Amino acid sequence: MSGGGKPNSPKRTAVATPDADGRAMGTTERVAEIIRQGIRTSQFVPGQHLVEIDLTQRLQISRSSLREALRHLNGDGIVSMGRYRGTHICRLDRKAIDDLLEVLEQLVSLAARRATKAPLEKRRLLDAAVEASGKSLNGVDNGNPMLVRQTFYDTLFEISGNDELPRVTPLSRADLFRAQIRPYQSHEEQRKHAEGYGLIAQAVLSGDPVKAEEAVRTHFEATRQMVDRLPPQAVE
Amino acid sequence: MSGGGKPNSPKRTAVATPDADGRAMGTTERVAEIIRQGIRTSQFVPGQHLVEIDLTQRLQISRSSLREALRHLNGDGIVSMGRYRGTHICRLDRKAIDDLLEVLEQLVSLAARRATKAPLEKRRLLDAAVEASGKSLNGVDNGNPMLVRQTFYDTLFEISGNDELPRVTPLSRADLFRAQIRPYQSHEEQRKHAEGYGLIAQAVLSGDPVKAEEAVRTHFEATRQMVDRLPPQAVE
DNA sequence: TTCGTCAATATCGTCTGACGATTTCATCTG
DNA sequence: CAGATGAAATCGTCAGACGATATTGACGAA
Repeated sequence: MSGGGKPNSPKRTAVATPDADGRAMGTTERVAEIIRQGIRTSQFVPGQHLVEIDLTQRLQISRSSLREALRHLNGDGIVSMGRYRGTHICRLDRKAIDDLLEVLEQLVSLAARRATKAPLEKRRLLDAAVEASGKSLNGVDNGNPMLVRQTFYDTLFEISGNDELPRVTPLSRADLFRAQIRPYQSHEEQRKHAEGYGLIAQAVLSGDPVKAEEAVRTHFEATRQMVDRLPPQAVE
Repeated sequence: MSGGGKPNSPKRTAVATPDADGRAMGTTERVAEIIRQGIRTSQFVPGQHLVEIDLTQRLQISRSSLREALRHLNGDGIVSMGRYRGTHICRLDRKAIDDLLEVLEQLVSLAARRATKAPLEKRRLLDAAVEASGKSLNGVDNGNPMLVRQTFYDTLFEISGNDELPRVTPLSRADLFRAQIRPYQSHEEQRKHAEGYGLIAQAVLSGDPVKAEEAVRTHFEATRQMVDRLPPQAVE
């Protein structure tokens, strides 16, 4: 009764593939994560045009699923979808960066303040995570600054105990910002920035909310000054 | 029937329809906005199951477009899409509400602080908007509390001058929260709550950032106490 | 009667193919 | 060389299909 044509391709549809963490992921989530990761690893760069057909072939998915993923990223402000003009990885201008940092600072402050109230063993976890990542940065092994960031924020939000924070905080947009200014940053600057995470972690570990918030403010103030020293073409 | 036959339906695809504000809107945005509005007007209630076929027929759109819209709302935390279990309007439990209010308070504080630095005529705009909406609430005409909220926050973010704030602030989730507790709130409580917006607006108008932030904190503290007095079934 | 098992149904996730609309770009002409 | 023009590329939307899964209701056993 259904069409006489026989599909010769295996057509393995709707199969839940477990991800690295073992959790089942739909195609949409998986693709969105691939693109986010691609931004962190510079496989995609801000301003780049994402052609749908290309991606469907590269990722072996249908256009429907791809577009759902793109729509998701669009909601997060990672890509812009202009009518008939296609999907582009967002590029942030100076004002967008300033606004982003201000909001980030406010949310991370809250996270740090809350984190000081977490059980001691959890706070130690944060310090340990940063310490480990920071060590690998100085060593010869592949210490990825983007990975340090990710680990730090994931852990911080985790121990803050507020489930709304990770949903709301525009970390992916911050990844965009990082990717955009990366070519203009020296290793020394990156190292110094990573130290900031350590200082915040220690302040959180101390259990003093005022100190923790101060550490965050200092960190973002330094980031702002770094942005001010960036060449104009780095911020459009 | 279908072979060789001409489709007698107009098939008006990919036609940009201007919305109420005159801006061109894609189908996805339009549908997402319809659903958001439907939550504000109780046409959709928290916990409700959204059946895709139903919505495609009701809204006269294809399943692809609908799913893109749902994916967008999913990213905003408005609906949950469980594998094969379907799409549901989110229901917030007590902890989710606490977390949401804490994040909201932090972001609205920032907005209010910034707004005090806006030009006087803009600040007057905020006060006027709240005043007008508030009056209509006491009068006999249809003053919708949800509309007051929306106007207040839209204006506040607008004059705050930070473009990241409206993107990040989970106002739609707050709408969810409002819709969920609405059956358990008296008119008196709603009126008192709306007064809070007026106090914030006045504090912003005064130009004192400390006063503005205090007004916000007070408002949210009152909201939290209101939540505490809610019957358990209101917060799952 | 109540509870657990099993088949039927409803709904979902994904894929394929199609077509008009719009932008982009190379080509042509003055 | 600037502007007109036409073809190609890409997008937004739709329609239909099919396997996979959850839910429901019937049915028999305790």
